[in-house]
Parts: sequence; structure tokens; C-alpha cells
Amino acid sequence: MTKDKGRVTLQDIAAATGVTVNTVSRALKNKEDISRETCERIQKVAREMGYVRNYIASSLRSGRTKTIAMVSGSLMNPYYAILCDLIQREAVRLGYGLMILCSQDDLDTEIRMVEMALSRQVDGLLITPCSFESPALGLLRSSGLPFVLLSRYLEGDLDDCVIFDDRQGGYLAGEHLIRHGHRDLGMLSFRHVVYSTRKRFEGFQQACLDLGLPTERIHYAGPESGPSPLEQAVQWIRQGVTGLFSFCDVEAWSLITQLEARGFFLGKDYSLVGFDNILGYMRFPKPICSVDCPLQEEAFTAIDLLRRRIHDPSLPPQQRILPVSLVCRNSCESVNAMNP
Amino acid sequence: MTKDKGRVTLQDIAAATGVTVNTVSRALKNKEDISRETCERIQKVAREMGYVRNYIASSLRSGRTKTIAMVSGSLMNPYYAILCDLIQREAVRLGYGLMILCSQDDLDTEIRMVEMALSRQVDGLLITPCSFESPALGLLRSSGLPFVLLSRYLEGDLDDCVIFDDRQGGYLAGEHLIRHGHRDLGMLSFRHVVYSTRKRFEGFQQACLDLGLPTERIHYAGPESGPSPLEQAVQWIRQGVTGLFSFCDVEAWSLITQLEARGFFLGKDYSLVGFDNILGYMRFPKPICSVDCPLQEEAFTAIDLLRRRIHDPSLPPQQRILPVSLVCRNSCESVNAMNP
DNA sequence: GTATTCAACATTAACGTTAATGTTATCGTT
DNA sequence: AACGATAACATTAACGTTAATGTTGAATAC
Repeated sequence: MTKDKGRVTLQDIAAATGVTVNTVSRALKNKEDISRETCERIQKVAREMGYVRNYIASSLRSGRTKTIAMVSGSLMNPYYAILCDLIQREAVRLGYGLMILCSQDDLDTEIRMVEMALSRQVDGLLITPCSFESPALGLLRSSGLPFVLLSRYLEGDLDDCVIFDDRQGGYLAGEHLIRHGHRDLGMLSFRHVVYSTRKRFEGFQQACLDLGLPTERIHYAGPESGPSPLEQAVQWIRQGVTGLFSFCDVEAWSLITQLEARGFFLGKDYSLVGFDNILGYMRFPKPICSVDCPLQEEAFTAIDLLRRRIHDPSLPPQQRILPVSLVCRNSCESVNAMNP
Repeated sequence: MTKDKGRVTLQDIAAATGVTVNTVSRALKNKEDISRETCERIQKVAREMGYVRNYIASSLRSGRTKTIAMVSGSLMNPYYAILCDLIQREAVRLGYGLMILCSQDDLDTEIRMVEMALSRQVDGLLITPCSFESPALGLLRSSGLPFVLLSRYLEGDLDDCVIFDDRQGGYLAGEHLIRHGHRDLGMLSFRHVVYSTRKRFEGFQQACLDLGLPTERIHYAGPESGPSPLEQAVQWIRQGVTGLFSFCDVEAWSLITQLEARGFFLGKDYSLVGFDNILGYMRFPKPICSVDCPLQEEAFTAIDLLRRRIHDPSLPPQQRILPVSLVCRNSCESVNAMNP
């Protein structure tokens, strides 16, 4: 804008206004020890010269980069994409830059991403570790970098984290299916996220217990069981199961599509309730009943926790559990094949 | 790891090895003027002390941050999410950090994001401008920051860009529908992306022309036309249209879902071909025929172009047009209501 | 034997900003 | 009038790295 090469610096503004570099710096930060008059004059000149603060230099001196990192799974998974979008908005709203680093659910990549975040001197980091024993977590802890776990809880309460009330979610899902007349139920989990899976499972079982459904009518299939979720679901439906509970909406849709190809139709041959309710953010997939997880609040809370920890690393670790609710989209009405 | 506070610096390694800071710097960068012996010794000590390079300091001195920014629409749109994921991988592969900034398809936000990228001193920027007259582009051009347009072409050939062969895509879509026996066709556009829209339209028309379909049997609806795409599609189908061409897969799925709710079913009441083929990256939505856009190659090409420009800003602007192809997933078979 | 070259380091300065102190003029106090 | 307090600046140094130049000793050349 002004100089031949490169950008306008504090030096240039100082020369133009006849004060020192330091005074310009303070003026532009609205700090104390500046007369209102001088302050405004400097700001005006800075604006006219098209000054943009060099965050690199600022960071080096102040020790804060005003940048945080987000290490998540792949953005090709809408759950993470939505979460990253919300985190990004909240970060920018608070003046932070966000560096998104995808672990692609791979432990090696994950640790490389954490290393990259560390070398970039970010002020803090958010992470959805791809395993509860990610080596990346050890590296993070020993590095001293403030970080918060997103959608993941690790036994021992060592770290800050924000999670959803998985047990309540499971309960709501079970209750929803039973209230709609389903008596033979199947739960499908797709990932080894031990804590969440177990809690959702427990909540679901508790609902069945409370509503008087015998345990032998509840089935479960996870990544550890033999057949694929699809094969399992097909088998169940043939055996008279009418109510399915998917531990994640994306997989629910995938299942619905695959079942269609096999001749089983949602609403006709079976009912389904999902988990996440990411349909609230994307209009296109098939509407299903789902346990709504307040992702916006998760993003807000996570960054809030992170900022607190950046400000005071000595705080005791905090776990925030966000309540969930059930959103009904009529994918659970009684179906033809329903058992008495 | 070693010091009481903060990280290990070149200074610490220099002290530990008995050489100067500069020598350590060169050793860790495998530069010239270092004996193999000393180099290995320094690298060993650095590793043992747990050194991680401070990119902030490095950037300030060298003028390069090894970070690029990506200004895209919302990550809640799978198209952008997938693109960002691919860009992120390619960037990291080349040692670049990526700062993702979402414009949320809002001109004000977009320009704020570009300003943020500028103040963060990124080496270059990738952008899918939310309008062909985005003020952000003016800011970018006057800033001198190297940048590349993604999936967008602007008349005048002023900027580097990577786009898909929209005309060819439109042609392939039209050809596909006609070859499958459809004689009354409808095109649906959902955004004001003037150039792409027009080219896809032209290609589609050309296919109809080449295959002998009279113009009056081809319909078009865009954001500028009155009724919503859904209403338009409903009306067309009632009038005997059987082949739809959606200019984007996400909207295609949205349309399919909405049409289902209105009692019209894909494969039974109408056929459809989409554009993007993002199903290649996400397993869950309904399988549809689509014009495949090589996003991976787009990501690769864009970063390649950007690096060339960073290296030599005086290069003439380059436009890269990537060829597309049609992926058939049997969503275009002749339907019951097909006209003779 | 002196000049030349060069490998392998050291020295110096700088990137642009900000934290930590200094300095000075002005005003109020007793 | 002498002193302290304060507002409003200036000065200095530093953040950790790297570019640009110096320096030295040893090998080579003629």
C-alpha cells in the first residue's frame, strides 16, 4: 500500500506520526499511557497506510500466537466437518485462528499432527483422539500445551473434556422405540469408542428395564462382533427385530441405503433411531429420529475450557457433560412386520 | 523436556554441543558448510533434548510461514468439507500448515477471513469465492499475497485457478440421460455460480442437439427462476419429465428426499444424474449417477499452482481445467412414466 | 614457499513486535 | 519552594531463528 516492498510496519507509522514504535504499538492496542488525542491520530494514520498487524512478530515477542489447533478425524465425516465448522466460527469470533489437522483416524498421522501443532506454537489444542490410548495424548500431556478432549472421555479424569450424556441418549433412544410399540430391538455400534459405546448401551438397557422389556429381546452388534452391521441387521430383521438403534447417524444412513439395496425399507420393514442428529446441520440425507447432541454448545464449551486452561494451567481438569434430547422425525412408527 | 520453563531452543543445543546457534540451525536443516560428523552429532543431541523448531521465530526471520490459508464456504457443505480435507492432506504432505477459514457464503465474513489470513502472514491462500464479484478478491489482488481460485473461474484470466470441465460434464450428463431413453429433461441449478452454471447448461444442450432431441423438451430452473427447485421438479414430473440433471449432488440428494416426501420416487417416477460425485468420498447418501470431478487432483493442482506462484510471483496467471467423467450408479434407467 | 582455494565453522545483524523500564514535563500538595 | 505523584511518552532489550558475512586452518596449486 505504502512501501515499495512488503507491508507497512509499526516503524513506518512511527516515522509518519513522529512517535516511537512502542507508542504506536500501544496506541493500536488501546493500552494505557496514551493520550486520547495521540491514540486517535495514530490509529487514523495506521488505517490510512493500510497497516495490518504482523502476528508472527507479535507472537514471537508476546509468546501467544492467538491460534489454536483442532486435531480431528477426517473432514469427510460430516460429524467432524460440522464440529470443525462450529469450532472455527467460535474461534474466529474470539479472535483466534484455527489450524485444522486431520488424523484420518490413524495413530501415526495423529501424532504427526500434534507435533505440527506444537512446532507451530499454537496456544492450545482441541482433539478428538482416534483411540483412548492414543500416543498423541502422552505427547500432549508431557508438552504442557493446554488441550481439551472433544466428544471423548478418558477414565481417570486427567484431562479437560466436553462430552455428551451418552447414557441419557441411549435411554431416550430405547424409550422412543418401545413407546412406539417395538418389542424386538437391535443396537449397532460402529467404532471402538469404548466409553461412549458402553454408556449408550447401558442407557438403552436401562430404558428397556424400566419399561418392562425382557433382556433377551435386545440384541447388540459392534465392531468386535463377527458379521458386518449390515449382515447383522438383515439377520435381525428376518428374525423379527423391528427397532434399530444406530450409535451414529452417518452409519445409520449408510445402513438404510444398504438395506434398501437388499430390499428392506425404513418405515416398512423396520424402524430406526440414530445418534448425533447431524441432520440438523445438513438437509440432504433421509430424515430419521435421532438423539440430538448440542454440537454448537460443545464447540462453545470446549473453547471456553481451553481459554481458561491457557489462562491458568494449574486448574484442576474439568469434565463437562452436555445433556442430550430426542428429536422425532417419524422414523420409528410401528412397522408391518412388527411382532405382538 | 529439558529446561524448567518453555521449550528447548537452538541456544540450548548450541550450549550442549559447543557450537554456535547458527551452526545448529544449519545442521538441523541439512544445509551446506557442515561436516557430516558435526551434523549428525548435533541432530542426535537435538533429538535427545526433544527439540521442536519454533516456526514463529523461523517465520519472522525467513519471511515464510510455511502456512497457507483456505477460505471456503461452510464445512457443513460436504463438498467443501471434502475439498478441505484433501487440501489439508496435500498441504501437510508438503510440510505446510493449513488455516481453514469459512466464509459461510457471506461477503462480509469472507473479507474478514482474508484479512485474518493476511495478518497471520500466510505464504499463500486458496479460495472458493462466494461470489464472482467478492470484494475479498480485490483485497487479495492489492495485497500481493499469492492466491489460487478453487472451483471458480473469473472472466478476464486475471488469477490462477483450478476448475473442472463444466461443459464436458454437462454434455456427459445429457448424453447419459438420453442414452437411457429419456426424452423430456429438466436441469436444476441451485447457486449463482454464473460461469459453471452456464457451461454445464451449454454442454447439456449440446448433447441434446447432437443426439437429436428438440430444444422444447429441455427445461431449466435456477435460483433466478420463480418456484423452488422442488416445486419446479414436481411440476415437471407431472408434465412428463423423466430425466433430471442436478448441478450438484448435495442438492440432488436433498431433492430426492423432498420428492420422496411428496410421493415421487427415484427410479420409479423419475431418473436423475448429479454433478460432483462426492459419493465417492462418503458412503451414506443414496447412490446416483453423477459427473465425477477429480477433487483429489484439484487439491493437488491448486497447491502446486500456489507454490509456483509463491516461488515466482511474476508468472502469468494460469487456468487449469480438469477433465471430468461420468460415473453410473443406475439412477437413470428408464422409468414407468417415461414418454415415448 | 607463497598464493589460492575451500571446508567448516563463528560473528553480526536483522525480522516486527512487545514487556520492562526510563525519562520528562506538568500539576498538586504542604 | 521543594517534593512527590502522575500522565505521556521514549529507550532498551528481548523473543528464536536465519541471512549475510567473517574468520580460520588446512589442503592444494604453481
